[in-house]
Amino acid sequence: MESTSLVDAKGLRDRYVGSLRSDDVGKRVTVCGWVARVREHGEHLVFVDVRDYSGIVQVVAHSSVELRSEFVVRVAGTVAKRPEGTDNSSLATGEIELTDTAIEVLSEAEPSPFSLQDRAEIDEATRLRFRFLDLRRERMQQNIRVRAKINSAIRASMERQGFTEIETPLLWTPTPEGAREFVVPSRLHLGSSYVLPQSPQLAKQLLMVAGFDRYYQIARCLRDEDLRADRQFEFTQLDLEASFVTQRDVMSFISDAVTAASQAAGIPLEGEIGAITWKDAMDRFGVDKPDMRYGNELIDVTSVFAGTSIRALSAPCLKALVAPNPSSLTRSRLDNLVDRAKSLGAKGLLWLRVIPGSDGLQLESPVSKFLTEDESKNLVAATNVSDGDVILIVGDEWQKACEVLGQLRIDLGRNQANPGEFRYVWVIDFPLFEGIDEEGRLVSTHHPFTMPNQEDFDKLASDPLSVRSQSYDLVLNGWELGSGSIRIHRGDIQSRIFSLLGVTEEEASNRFGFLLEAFKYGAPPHGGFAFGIDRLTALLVGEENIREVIAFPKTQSGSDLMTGAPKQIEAKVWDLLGLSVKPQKKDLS
RNA sequence: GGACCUGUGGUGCAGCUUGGAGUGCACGUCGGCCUGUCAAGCCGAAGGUCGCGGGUUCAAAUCCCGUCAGGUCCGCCA
Repeated sequence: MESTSLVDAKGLRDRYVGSLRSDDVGKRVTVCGWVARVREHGEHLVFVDVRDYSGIVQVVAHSSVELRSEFVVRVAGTVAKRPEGTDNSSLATGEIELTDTAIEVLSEAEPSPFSLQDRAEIDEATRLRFRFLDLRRERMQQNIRVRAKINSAIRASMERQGFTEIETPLLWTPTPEGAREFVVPSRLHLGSSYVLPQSPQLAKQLLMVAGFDRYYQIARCLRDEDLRADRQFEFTQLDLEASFVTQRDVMSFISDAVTAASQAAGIPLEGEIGAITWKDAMDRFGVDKPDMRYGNELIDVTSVFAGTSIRALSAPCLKALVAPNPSSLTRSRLDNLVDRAKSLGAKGLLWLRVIPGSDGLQLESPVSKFLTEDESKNLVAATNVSDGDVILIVGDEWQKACEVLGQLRIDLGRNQANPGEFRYVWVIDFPLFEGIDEEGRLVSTHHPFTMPNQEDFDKLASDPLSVRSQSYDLVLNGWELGSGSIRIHRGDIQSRIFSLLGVTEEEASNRFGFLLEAFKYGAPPHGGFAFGIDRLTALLVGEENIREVIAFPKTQSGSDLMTGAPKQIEAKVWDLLGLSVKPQKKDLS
């Protein structure tokens, strides 16, 4: 276990076990902790490993002691050098042990439902049910402590850059747009509700109007959306906002914070964080959050098949990916890839395997007999493949083709990435609108308060989908850490955006009236950012799931297996809120 | 809302294709032996609703259907 800089032990003990060293030989000390392991050699010699917050020490006992793993003990003993040849180099305290010991059992423990040694992967449900034991394991102790260090480093970075920490309400007002909100019915206003904030977005903009200049908060955000490996109902963000700043400034604030956070986790960051435009990211990697640790970029082969008779290749855009591990792609795995592509929304996926032919390379594929010689030759040239390679092609609208193949690139390429490498990248120049909904209204990519790019202002009316915004995402190893933007601070621009989004003045004033009103009284130009600390921590400690860096997470179905939440509540509680619960479908049958 | 994977003594696994007595391995637990181990060792024992319900069959951990729980993903996450 990592040796922490320890405060002086107090109370029932005078030392943390992890701080004991050869220098202490001869001292009489008292320590407290849990029994990690007992090795009994008969009643005349018993070794007890005692573990506390700081580490493990070996305690030598000479009389039979009734101990089991996880008993809580207090041990008085003399620090002694271990006999010649019995040092344990894998233990920080491995040169010494406690002898002449008196062991007092402070708390007995039932046998643990699972091993607290890190050797075995324990069933997730069991871990979560006994989370208090799971958290005793070294890996979890490390994760949670690194998280604390990251938080601390982020705070220090923010303070250093002149930001003021301000808390914002958890009981907020509904803003029916974006993520589904957790609803908190009001007892004093029957029929009315607060919601838990999906982020402090509007609050922090009001703080800019209030003149705080630079605000930050390590803020809890809540979204009632389905959970994933990188998504929990509640998550923690570094949230910040600053006045009279440009996009560059905000990016530099955040760069400082994530650099500090990385260093706190023991990962040095070299150089500046690079940037890629959204369009480039989509075109080359097929995602707006590219994993920059490996190449294997998408290749545009639209022109190769410009005159093709193959229907699967008659599409506005053709994107190709050279599979990184072609020999593992058996026929059935290729079939799986086709299914995967379809589940991602593609009409199909075409694969072509490069095989040696009578004169040069040939392509083996379900469509090989329809391929012209020129097409084969040009495809091989465009993709720069050689014998044994497999080419995957998706044809569709540009964005769809990129997205589907981009996901396959991730599926196939994951093990190409070096797990010890950390590649941050900024993604900039997002489109202001991501598309048009069923009712013909434009949909914001980020949120409706995002400032359009100055250069694209005149295209707002003529070609709104081509308008870029002053927004930017931070990506680490293929995970979106967070996003931010320069906000609209002028009523006239905001009105234009609302009208493009199909939000009437009445709706706007219902939902965001307090913000729009505030903007009438002197709003500074401002912008900000927020990034997920759960995700950042998970990446920096090498975990693939944010549950591993959250003390008490929920399962994918939103249950807390330790407390049993969510639970049925008594009818009188609903009554007090003026509510009742409808019978469930399954109760009716 | 949908797809896929998993569910076998307290824990981790094997057994499942090809149905034939709850069969096996490792850890843990309990008892015994053991004076330098550190995943201690050796001997012995206990411990099971094969997630749950139904079906097929002479016979189901194994095949089929449903369901619950956990996980991964799609949708969703401004």
